[in-house]
Amino acid sequence: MTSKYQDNAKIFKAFCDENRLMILELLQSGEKCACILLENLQISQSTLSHHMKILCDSGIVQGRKEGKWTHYSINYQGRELVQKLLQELTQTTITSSDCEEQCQCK
Amino acid sequence: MTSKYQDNAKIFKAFCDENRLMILELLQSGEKCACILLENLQISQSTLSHHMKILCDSGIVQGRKEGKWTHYSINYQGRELVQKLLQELTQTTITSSDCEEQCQCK
DNA sequence: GGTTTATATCGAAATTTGTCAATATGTTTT
DNA sequence: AAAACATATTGACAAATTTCGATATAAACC
Repeated sequence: MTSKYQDNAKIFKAFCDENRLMILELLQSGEKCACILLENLQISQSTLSHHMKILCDSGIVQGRKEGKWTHYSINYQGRELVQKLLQELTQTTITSSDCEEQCQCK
Repeated sequence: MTSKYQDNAKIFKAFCDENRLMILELLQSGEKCACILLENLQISQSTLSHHMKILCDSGIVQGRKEGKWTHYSINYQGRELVQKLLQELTQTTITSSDCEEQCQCK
């Protein structure tokens, strides 16, 4: 059993690690296989695999298996979903005229 | 010394905890003081204070001191900045015609 | 079939994060 | 000035995350 809060928090964890942000930056120039990513990062192969799992699980990145290689790329649908989610999380539902009566303290 | 990756990761950490997402949801209906937030969450006062610090440090939330109260609200400028950052992190710089020559593996 | 190559999974250590109780700080009230 | 109240900070502990080496899986090559 997970709450929507836990589910959403999990999605944003994709962006909470500096190595994962470096990976995203590398993927900006197009699809890359894990071996190329590994060459450009100072982490072990098992650590990279761990980060790729988190990025894929969040929907931001997709993996494409081709023989023994896995090619990773930014998932446009995932990108749209996270952008929408971020907007929802930070939106305000009150109108400007309600703003004056905001203090709820006694 | 912090890298841009660390700085950006830190911003997104604001969204990586379920209690912070609940706090954001509460702030969607307008500015709230800490005591009101505390009433609506199952956490201690010191834990709330900790989360508010993270939310404010990330720029997503702003605090307004008024006497002994602190009123928190979603920061529109911070919201815009994070949305922009998210777009940058997940954008692709290649053109569609480049897509065919993507595999760098031997 | 055995070896090499690419990636995933496991288990353990190190680091970071979330949590609370206790205490500190600063403001209002009496 | 003392008491009450709102919030922040500190220190300690628990839980989650990152990391690595070792091992597993699975495809390609000889």
